Parts: sequence; structure tokens; C-alpha cells
Amino acid sequence: MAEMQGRGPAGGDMLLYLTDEQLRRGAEAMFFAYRGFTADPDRILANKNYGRAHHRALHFINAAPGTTVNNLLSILGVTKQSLNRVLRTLIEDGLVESRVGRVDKRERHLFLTEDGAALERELSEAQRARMRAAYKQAGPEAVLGFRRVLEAMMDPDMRRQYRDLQEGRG
Amino acid sequence: MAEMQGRGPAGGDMLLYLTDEQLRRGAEAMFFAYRGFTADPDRILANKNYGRAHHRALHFINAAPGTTVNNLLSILGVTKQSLNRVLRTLIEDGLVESRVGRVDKRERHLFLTEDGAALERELSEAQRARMRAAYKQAGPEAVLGFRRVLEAMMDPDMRRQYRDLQEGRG
DNA sequence: CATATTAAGTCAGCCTTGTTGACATTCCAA
DNA sequence: TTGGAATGTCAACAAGGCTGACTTAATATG
Repeated sequence: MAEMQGRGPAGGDMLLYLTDEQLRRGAEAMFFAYRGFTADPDRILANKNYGRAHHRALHFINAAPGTTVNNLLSILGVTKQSLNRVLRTLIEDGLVESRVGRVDKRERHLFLTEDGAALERELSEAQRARMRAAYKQAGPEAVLGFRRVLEAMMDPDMRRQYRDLQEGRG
Repeated sequence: MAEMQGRGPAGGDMLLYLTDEQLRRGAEAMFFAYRGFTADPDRILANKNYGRAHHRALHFINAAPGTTVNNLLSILGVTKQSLNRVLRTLIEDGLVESRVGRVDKRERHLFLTEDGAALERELSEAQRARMRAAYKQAGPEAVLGFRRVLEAMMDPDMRRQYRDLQEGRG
């Protein structure tokens, strides 16, 4: 095989990090970390009649203002019925605005209102605070590796979505 | 402030990796990667009348054979009613065995049967295959960083659980 | 122009998995 | 012996997924 990517910094055996036990360990880390990752926004939302699905919608509308419903669907990976339920409440509550497309009038372009942007900020700031602390504690090299592994773990379609989002921010 | 942990390897500004944009980016990476992380087992389970909750129970019973219901509850972070529903079907279907404690007969100790262990293997092997590919692609340094950041992202209680699980494997 | 396709929205119904609250049983320990 | 802990169970509910069927409007295509 000769996968010579190198040896662990601790000087262990080659490819020790690819043993089943290490992989199980990584899976557990993902599980526990994702819980932490969502904990703070979830706590905020619990008092507001919204859930994690609303957070996700707010996040991606904020990241790509003017996105269409279809595009949001493919980013979130849910059915339109599921998204619609969430989107409807956000629009009714004045957090999201839906504008008919100028060039293609079938499309609806989604934007956050001021209130929507405010809630998005509150949620993502809570989430960022935790990530900031984790990044700080782990250091820049670790953050690079973190992102590299996560990216490699995505489905190809999602990786494309993920990278496209970055483009929009130049 | 003077957080002198260093500069990005690309030679960019100090603490560039702690900007709000970088943190948002990390959050999106977590979102998309977690989808990939659960995709394969979910696909397998869809054909079997089980869900992600069953996978989690099987995983942690396998990781800590003989664990009590209460211990499993605190690892999974759900209510006993929620866990019980899942556990009941697994026991009925002969995938999990529940033995009355010898020293404390109130406690139930949980074990996988052969069938349970087989399903657990199938699920976790699918999950590990993806992680193995991601680890290989990212390299050992990245994996170290990945785990470091994830660990820093956990709630302290979860971090304790996570580390305790490691102890049990020496 | 006629027709097919697409985007969006809606209704109804279902499933999984989470939640509370109430309550029974069993058993350990003070 | 009594209080509390661990477990299990019942009922009811909510969020957020899903499928399927259908409408409306607008665009694309023959």
C-alpha cells in the first residue's frame, strides 16, 4: 500500500490514525461535538417557538441573500413541504421577505428583514462564541485540519454547495 | 488582547482564523459534514424499520458493554422515555439483551446479542469507510487538528463522557 | 400557438424522535 | 421501616422529516 502520508507526531506506528478504534473515536467525537455545536442556538430558540430548522433557513438566507426557494432546498437537503412549513412561519412573522423574481416571475427570492437579520445574528453569535473558544483553544493548525477533514467527509454535492457559498463571499 | 498563538500557515494576518467569516464557514462545514457523517448508516437503516436513534444505542452499548440504562441516558442526552422506546424494540427484536444487575438488581445491564453486534458492525463499518477515506485524504496532521477542535467544542459533561469511553478501551 | 415543464405553494397523512407529566414497581440504604 | 433511586410504562404532544396529489403561474419548447 505504502500510504506514506507520514507518521503520527507522537511517533506512533504508520497509519495508526486509520485503525478502526481511531475511526470509532472520531465518530464519537463528531457525535458529542455536534451536540455542543447546536446546543446554544437550540436553547435560544426554545423560548421563541422556533426550532433548529428555522435557524438553518435564517443562516443560509443570510449567507446567500436573494437565494431562490429551490436553491435553498438543495442546500438544506429537505423536501419543499418541510421547508415551506418553516419558511411560511418566518414570512408570517416578518423575519423573511419573499420577492417575486424580476427575470423569472415563478421564482421567489428570499431575504432577511431587519428582525430576521437580528435573530440570525443572535443565534449565530451564540454559535460562533463556542466555535471561537474551540478554535482559540485548538490553535490555527488544528483549525486547518478540522476544516480539511470535515470537507473530505461531505458528499460531493454538499462539498460543491459548501464551496459555492464561499464564492459568494469572495 | 495579544493572543499570540501564531499566524496562519499561509502567512496571513494574525488570528485570521478567528474572524466571524471564518467561524461561519466552520459552522457550515460542520453542518454539511454531519450530513455526510450520518448519510450511510441512515440509508442502511431506512430499509430496516430502524432510525438513527437505534444506531446510537447500538453504538454505545457496543462501546461499553454492560452499561446501565441510566448511563446510556446520560451519554445520549435524551429522556428515558425516548430511549426506552428505542431500547424496547431492540430487545424485542433480539438485538439487545438486558440483564438484571447482580449487585444492584434495579439496574439493567445492556449487551448486544450476536445479531445486534452484526447490525452494529454493518452500520459502523459504513460510517467508518467514509471517515477512513476522509482521514486518508486529509492526512494525520489534519486528523489530529480535527479531533482537537471537536473536543474543544463539546460541553464539559460530554467531554467527560467522551474521555471516559476511551478509558474503557485502554 | 399549443403544450410540456418548471417553481412554488398547499393539503392531508404518516413516521421518527424528541418532550412532559403521572404513576407503579422494585430494591437499596439510612 | 421508610425514603429515595433506578427502572419501566402510559398518555399526550410537538418538531420536523417524509410521500403523494394537486393547483397556479410562468417559462420553454415543439
